[in-house]
Amino acid sequence: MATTRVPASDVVARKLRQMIRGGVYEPGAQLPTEPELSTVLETSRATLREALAQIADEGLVRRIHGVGTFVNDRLPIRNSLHVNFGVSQLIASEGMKPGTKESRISVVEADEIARDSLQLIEGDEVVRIERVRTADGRPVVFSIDTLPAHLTDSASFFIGDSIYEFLADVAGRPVEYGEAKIYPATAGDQVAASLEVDEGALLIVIEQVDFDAGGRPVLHSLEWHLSDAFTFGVIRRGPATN
Amino acid sequence: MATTRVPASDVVARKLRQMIRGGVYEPGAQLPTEPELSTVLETSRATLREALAQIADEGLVRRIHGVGTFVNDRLPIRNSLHVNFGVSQLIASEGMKPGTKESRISVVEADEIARDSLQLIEGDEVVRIERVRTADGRPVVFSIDTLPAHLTDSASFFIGDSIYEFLADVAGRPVEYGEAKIYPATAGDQVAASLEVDEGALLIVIEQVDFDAGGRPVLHSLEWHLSDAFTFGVIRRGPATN
DNA sequence: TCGTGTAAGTTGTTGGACAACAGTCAAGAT
DNA sequence: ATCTTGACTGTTGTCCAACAACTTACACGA
Repeated sequence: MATTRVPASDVVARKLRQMIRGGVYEPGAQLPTEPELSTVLETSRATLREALAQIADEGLVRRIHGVGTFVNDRLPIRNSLHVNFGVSQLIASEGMKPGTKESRISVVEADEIARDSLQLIEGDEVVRIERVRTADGRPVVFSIDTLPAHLTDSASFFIGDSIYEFLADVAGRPVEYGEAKIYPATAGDQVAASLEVDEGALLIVIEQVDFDAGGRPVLHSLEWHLSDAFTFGVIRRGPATN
Repeated sequence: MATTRVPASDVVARKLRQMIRGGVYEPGAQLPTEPELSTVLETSRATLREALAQIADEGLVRRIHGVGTFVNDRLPIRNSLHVNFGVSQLIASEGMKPGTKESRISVVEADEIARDSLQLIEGDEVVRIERVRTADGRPVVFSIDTLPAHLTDSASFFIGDSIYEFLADVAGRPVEYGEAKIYPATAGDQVAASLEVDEGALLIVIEQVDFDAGGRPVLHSLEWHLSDAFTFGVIRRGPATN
């Protein structure tokens, strides 16, 4: 049942990312021509072009009409916000060991924020997960994840390390994309205590709603990140001159 | 000379954005089929598909294999970071009137940060522009823009309201994309004075390097935003399960 | 020496065809 | 009566082949 259908263009894009990140094509080098690449990757030129459009959008390569496709000299930062990674992945990408220090799961009635972002009505219940995430043992992120209770079989609403994996494998509602808001904050008493920092410490907050393939919201997340733990970046296209 | 070549797929994507934002297709509605749309927009199906991929990436529409393409119920936030807008555009998009309060232009020797991000060598000069941007008269952003002096004809290094326009029209090096880092901060004495807030006020900092079509850096920007002035968001694709 | 046209190589665009997929509905089996 | 199965329809995904637009390099001629 879990026939994870994957578009061919995504598969090709992934191959290309691996090849470039892996150094098969050095920064600044020119990629083979599209007809060549399509035969090498065993796909059609149209599909290859979709994949190239993807990784060009991510800033990995640069395409010049009539000239060729080139690997960018400066490969884009890794923690680019337009990729929807979880906290564990984020920590691991920095070469540190992710862990969870405190973890509290409760089933409560949805408050207004949850109802609004998850499209629930008054009285609906949600599963609420509060966690302190650590990197090499040091607390770096305090997070509150909220998901509709009806997604979790009441018998097994235990959720492993990754909520994304839970949604995909158990709930059958894999996350397709997320919409995030980013703003600064200072640590209040509760967050300060959880992260073992002074009150007033600088934080960056990511508030995010994740949607499934049907465009229905399945997860609301609030993450307080220690400002000195990670740097977030993003590739910005344009400027759009319209 | 200024033959701004624009890929057909971008033109089509712009048309589609306007139609959707303009309400031609309501949220949740199904778009016409790709063959139909391609005839309506007077383009090929392949080009249309590239445009659809773009606006699907931006979260405007959702495509389902074998079913159709639908306008998302909740149109994405406007100030999405993956679009490279300037401060003026940002303020205007919030329905406020952008202005500039202080403006200091100087030509100085590039410091280490500028040399590093703009790929200059010791002794190279840069044009440095410090500005306080206002929204309806209220100071909201303090910015420092740095660009290589050799881009500006020494005679006319005056720069109008928009550095992006200057780079495109005068310098002939239009910005193609930018790479931004985002982090929180509190106002030091200088920034606090410029923005007319208390020291220690919460700010969000966007540090960005813009590149031209050749992948060469042309502009380094540091922007201190009052945290309560704007909200930044971004569409996040995935999760990438690789 | 300088400009100009020509050729080669590459990405962008087009048209047509078929494959894969989701939903609907009727026919058949239980 | 209910459920399963299969065919059918409409849509997006993939493929193929060809031509157009663009950039660069180079030979040619003034």
